[in-house]
Amino acid sequence: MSTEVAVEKMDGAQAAQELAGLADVLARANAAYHRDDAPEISDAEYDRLKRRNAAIEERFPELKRDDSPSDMVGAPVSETFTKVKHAVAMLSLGNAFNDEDVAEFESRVAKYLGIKQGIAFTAEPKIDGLSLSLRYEQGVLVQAATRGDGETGENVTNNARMIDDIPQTLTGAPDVLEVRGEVYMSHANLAALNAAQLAKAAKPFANPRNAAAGSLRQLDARITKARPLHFFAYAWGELSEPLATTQMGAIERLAALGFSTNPLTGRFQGAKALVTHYRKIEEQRATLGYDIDGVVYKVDDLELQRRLGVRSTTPRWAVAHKFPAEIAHTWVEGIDIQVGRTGALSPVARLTPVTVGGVVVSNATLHNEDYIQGRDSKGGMIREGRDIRVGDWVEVYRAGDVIPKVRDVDVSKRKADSKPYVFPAVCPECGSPALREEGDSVARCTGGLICPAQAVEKLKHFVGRSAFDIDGLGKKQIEMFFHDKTLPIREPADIFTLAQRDAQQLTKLKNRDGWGELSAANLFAAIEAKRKIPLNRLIFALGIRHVGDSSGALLAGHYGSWRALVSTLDAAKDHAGEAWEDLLSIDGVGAVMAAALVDTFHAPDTRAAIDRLVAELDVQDAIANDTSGSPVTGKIVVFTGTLELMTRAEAKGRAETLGAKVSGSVSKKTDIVIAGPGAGSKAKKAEALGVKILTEVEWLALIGEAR
DNA sequence: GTGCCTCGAGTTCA
DNA sequence: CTCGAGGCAC
Repeated sequence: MSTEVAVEKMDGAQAAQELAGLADVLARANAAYHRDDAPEISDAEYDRLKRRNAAIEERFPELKRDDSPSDMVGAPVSETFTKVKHAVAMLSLGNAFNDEDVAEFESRVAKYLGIKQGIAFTAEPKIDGLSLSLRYEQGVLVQAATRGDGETGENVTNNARMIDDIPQTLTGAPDVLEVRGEVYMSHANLAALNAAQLAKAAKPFANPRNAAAGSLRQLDARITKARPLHFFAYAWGELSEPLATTQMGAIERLAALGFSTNPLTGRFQGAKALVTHYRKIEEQRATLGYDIDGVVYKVDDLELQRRLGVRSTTPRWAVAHKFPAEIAHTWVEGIDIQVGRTGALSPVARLTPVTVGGVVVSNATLHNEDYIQGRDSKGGMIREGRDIRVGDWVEVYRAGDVIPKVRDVDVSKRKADSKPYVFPAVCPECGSPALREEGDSVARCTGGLICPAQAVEKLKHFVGRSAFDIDGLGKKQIEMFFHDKTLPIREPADIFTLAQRDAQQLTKLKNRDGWGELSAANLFAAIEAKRKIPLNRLIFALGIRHVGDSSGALLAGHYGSWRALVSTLDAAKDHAGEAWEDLLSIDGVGAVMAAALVDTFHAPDTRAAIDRLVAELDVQDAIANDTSGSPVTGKIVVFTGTLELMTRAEAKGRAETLGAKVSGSVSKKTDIVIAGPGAGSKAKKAEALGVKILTEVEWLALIGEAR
């Protein structure tokens, strides 16, 4: 952010100069946004610059340029897409990489359901595009949303209306119908689009998926219209009535309603038949005319799908059998060591840039010492027994088509004087010894906060999105302030004394290069706004090993206040006693996490830094759930057998929010046992002890969730 | 003791 | 996204 002169105080020369600069910046940002689908600046910044441009033009109308950003067509108009929360989450799929994984998938399903082999599955090509959820109410398309993170996506309704394959109205559809599928661009259409791009001297799209994503996420729907996109329907979200009783039946119903469905979708018995179909699709891959990256298998019977249920992000009843990843070959130019927040030393290969699957890759993680030496604990996707050296010619691929990895080394191209890479015994950043503990897969710097790399990474974590999330204080600024001589941020507490310290300086932040009155004031205000911090965020922000986002929430929920948490950790000093047991009693907290917490609070330097920080803050207690009205408050309940209407995690979560304590074993303290089919010894024991036993349905009725 | 499942930590590129 | 590993159910 440059030092900005208030518009009212500008002279003509300044105005003309700034207008030129703005025209340039905004034009480039616009091009990046539209052509590459890769914004260079944030939308907020874009809007701000555009408003400033307009303000200057208003005061100096005669200076308005011919290429004024105000007149740009198709510029992202204020705001981005609105967010849409999916009524039913859009899940991702588990992966299978070989025939064996597919066989395992089948036996997992069979075992879970308690039935023999011979389950029917559907198989269909996995289109390489982007997922879209279309909501129809009374047969009318009312909303289209991208997948986003699965929970919340972006509203792209206007753009989706431009796609011919997507019907605007349906006849004979359920009142509420969410159709899910994939938007993609055919090879032919991509070629035509790229020819047009080149004619305009614009950058061509690297692959159909980028082109489809870029075309759909246009704020100007007219651009989407000009880009020929297609849509295959293959799934659904919220429904007011079932589409069919089988996956295949549902697909046929969607086709009957007017959606395109993939012609290579079929129904098969057992893993062997699935793999045969996979090979058939693989043979046709090059001639399909659109990109696919595998084949998706789904349990055909929808009743079985429901029984199998979902894990946190993937269903148990489906899997994606991926085609082998695209590979490329390149040189290892060097191996660098990065030091993470927990002190972990991770080696990174610096590669001669090479294109893998449409993306230029120049770095690849090497994980740890074992990986470099050709020892991989799991085997899996890695060559055996071949070490990686600087100067080696290697095979790289992108795991999950995203993360670059080194898979193999061509030893024959190795020079005679090549030497094995020696993993450092000391931290390259601070010189402290690097130790690898028994059973740990990585070596860690022992320098703690003495190590500048660890200190700065911890600070970056502290201001991260799930932690303090301070506007205008990101990784770059942290890096800058960490090394700053006059106004340093060396530990979290320093952030909250920044404004005060700045006021005492002769050269204030606002007078520095790259800063202005406004930007400095904004930063201080953003920091001030986060003094008030929810307990769970504070716990997470401390960056204690093994304590992440969800554990932070867990601890906050259990202890309620900072004071209660600290007194427990203080009392649990010896890893024993009542306080220690209390920590372990929390579901999800084990000895490892408890020890990490207690030890962090008893390390004198760390504790002092934490106390300095908390003295600056206004910590918000966790809001305890009001469970007084719940019929099961304080009751100890046990779930046993197969739950058919909800997952175990869901059942547990619901019970806990209603104030019940979920236990794993039945004792005379148990109040209720909820027994599903297949319940064995626990139900018997409950009976013997005279504990109340409910079916799943009765339980749901009790907590007022009858379905 | 084994086998899920979830979480934490580290990672790339646009 | 992937891996390892902690935590828990069986």
